[in-house]
Amino acid sequence: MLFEKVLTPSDVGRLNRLVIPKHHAERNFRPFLHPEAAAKGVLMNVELGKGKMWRFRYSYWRSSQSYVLMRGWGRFVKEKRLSAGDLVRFSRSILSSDKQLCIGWKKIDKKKVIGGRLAAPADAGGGQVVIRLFGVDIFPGKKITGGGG
Amino acid sequence: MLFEKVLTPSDVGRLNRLVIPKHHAERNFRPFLHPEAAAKGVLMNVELGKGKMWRFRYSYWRSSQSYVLMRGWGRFVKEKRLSAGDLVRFSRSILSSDKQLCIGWKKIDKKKVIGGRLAAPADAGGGQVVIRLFGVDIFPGKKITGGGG
DNA sequence: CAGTTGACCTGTATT
DNA sequence: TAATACAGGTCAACT
Repeated sequence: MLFEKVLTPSDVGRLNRLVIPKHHAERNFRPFLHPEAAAKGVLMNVELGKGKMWRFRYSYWRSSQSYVLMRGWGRFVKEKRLSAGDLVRFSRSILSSDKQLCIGWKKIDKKKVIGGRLAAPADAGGGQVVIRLFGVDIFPGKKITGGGG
Repeated sequence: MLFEKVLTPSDVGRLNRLVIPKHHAERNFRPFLHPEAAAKGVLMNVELGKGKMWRFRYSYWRSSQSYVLMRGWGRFVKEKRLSAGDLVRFSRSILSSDKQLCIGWKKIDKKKVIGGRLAAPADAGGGQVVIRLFGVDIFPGKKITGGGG
């Protein structure tokens, strides 16, 4: 497991984007925003067991200093019926030798949340798919010096 | 003096933007939205007597066909404690040889407004600062063709 | 042309 | 108290 996030209303709303907490992004997703990686794309595969591919555009917003998943995220939220309070978890696949990046989701039954804590393990559905991130920006403070890379 | 505007509730509210009346914008601010000017920035200086720089993003909204000051405006309103009915005035500095663009503000004491007219000259504070506008859009109907000018 | 996407912005909570 | 993170927002280009 790399990290997980409790989805905010904005993460599942009409903005169609997921904010990746900065420290998690910089610890775990650093390679995906290197210029070279951004140009090629990084990881690609299909949904485990179902054959559906998921791709997300991963980007950095200079103005708000934040990392986000954009394109593809809204469709994911819709298909998985995610809502505020649900969980997403990023991890490396243990099933494949190349440790593909995965995203897992878990519906949280809000009726079971008591005093900010879950009264029972979430069991309202969930799953995990291998994903592809492709970056389109570089890390802040780094200059694009031209071609090379 | 170029022109002045009585601030509306929207100009000082949460929208953080000042609508520049179109005829004033096109008469006085035309250069700031030329592509060339937009790339370089146009005017820059510091607040007279205090050393603080003010910059505003100047833009044209196609959807509403209006010219607006955006980024920076909210902070200006807050710092100067402007409210609806107060005045802002745009002018060219007479103190500098390069005729820098200035914005002045004047608090209007609403208690002195009688029947829509001021009962006395505004005296509740005010001032003037040199500002920088930088455009990020071009005039409607003009295409950016690349380099040129 | 309406919905989606991309890029930009800001107030507020937190540090 | 100054700086930062980010939830929530905007407009515009693209589809």
